[in-house]
Amino acid sequence: MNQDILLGYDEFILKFKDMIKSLGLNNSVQREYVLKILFESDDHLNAEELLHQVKTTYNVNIGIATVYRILNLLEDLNIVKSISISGQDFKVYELNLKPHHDHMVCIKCNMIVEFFDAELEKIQELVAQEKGFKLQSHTMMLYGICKKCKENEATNE
Amino acid sequence: MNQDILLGYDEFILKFKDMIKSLGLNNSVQREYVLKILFESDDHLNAEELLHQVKTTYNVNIGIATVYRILNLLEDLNIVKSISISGQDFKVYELNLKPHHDHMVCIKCNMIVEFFDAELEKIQELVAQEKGFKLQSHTMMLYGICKKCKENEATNE
DNA sequence: ATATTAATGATACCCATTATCACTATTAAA
DNA sequence: TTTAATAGTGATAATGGGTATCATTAATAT
Repeated sequence: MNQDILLGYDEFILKFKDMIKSLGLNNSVQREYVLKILFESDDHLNAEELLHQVKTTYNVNIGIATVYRILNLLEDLNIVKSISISGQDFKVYELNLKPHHDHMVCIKCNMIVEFFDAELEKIQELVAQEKGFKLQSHTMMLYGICKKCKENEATNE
Repeated sequence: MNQDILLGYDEFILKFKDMIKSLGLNNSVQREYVLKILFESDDHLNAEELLHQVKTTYNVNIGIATVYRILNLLEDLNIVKSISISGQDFKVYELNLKPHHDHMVCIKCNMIVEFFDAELEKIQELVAQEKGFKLQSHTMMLYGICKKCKENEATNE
């Protein structure tokens, strides 16, 4: 369960329905359950994992094309963020509810850790200014070996 | 032409041939000309562009599979770096001769600017330590609008 | 020169994602 | 509530960057 989020799922989905309606779109059970899985998961899930979880957890009929359609819609609406991990040829997704953060990935076990550093953000802005750019976004991924995998390496030698 | 590089192409290719030989591999004209295009270009090229340039500039017979094979080999040997740009589903490549740097991309014209900031690197190391990671690499991409595109935007309104 | 084997070109294949299209579900209005 | 309009879906074909395969060619050591 997602502890960092103050909003409950019910409020969250009501807000989503309002937004959908105000855009002149229709809601659907598929959209609702994709959001529910994302809301209740702490992991970063890819499209196939989402498909599987919606099917098995909520017994909803859904196809992979719909999952991608929903994820693209949610990303356009700024409700979801996608993350590309070097060496993996698929994206993973997370709800865009938490404050901005970047990601660090263990190259052994693929565990993802989120982090934020204000100084880092400030410097990015300065670098952009220096080069005459109006900064709009960034992707920052740190790759390394996590504590657990370091320990495993040590004991296996 | 690549002004930042002290090494001339001839010395560079000799070093490459030595390395190839010491690994028990054979050299080939295809490898030599892929390297030559990369060496003489300031741009970040993708596989198709490299294929095209080798064919037209040096009249060398070469297939796309070979370009990918060569790029993967060069990346394994740390001679080439690949860069993934958000929203583009192909990689671009650059020779790994210059000191480490990151990339800023204009979301209008796709121009790539290289930058380096020592503070940024230091903070990454600190963040990794803090989370118990042994940092191994990172990707950092800044996205924004470059000076020229900002000006064009202004005049078109 | 020649044997060995690395490298290549053509192309089939892979796989994540997108496009298509007939069908279903949702909404607003009658 | 029906019904009309159309948004959304599921199945699946298509797309496209990149990889695997395999017969052929080229590079090296002897």
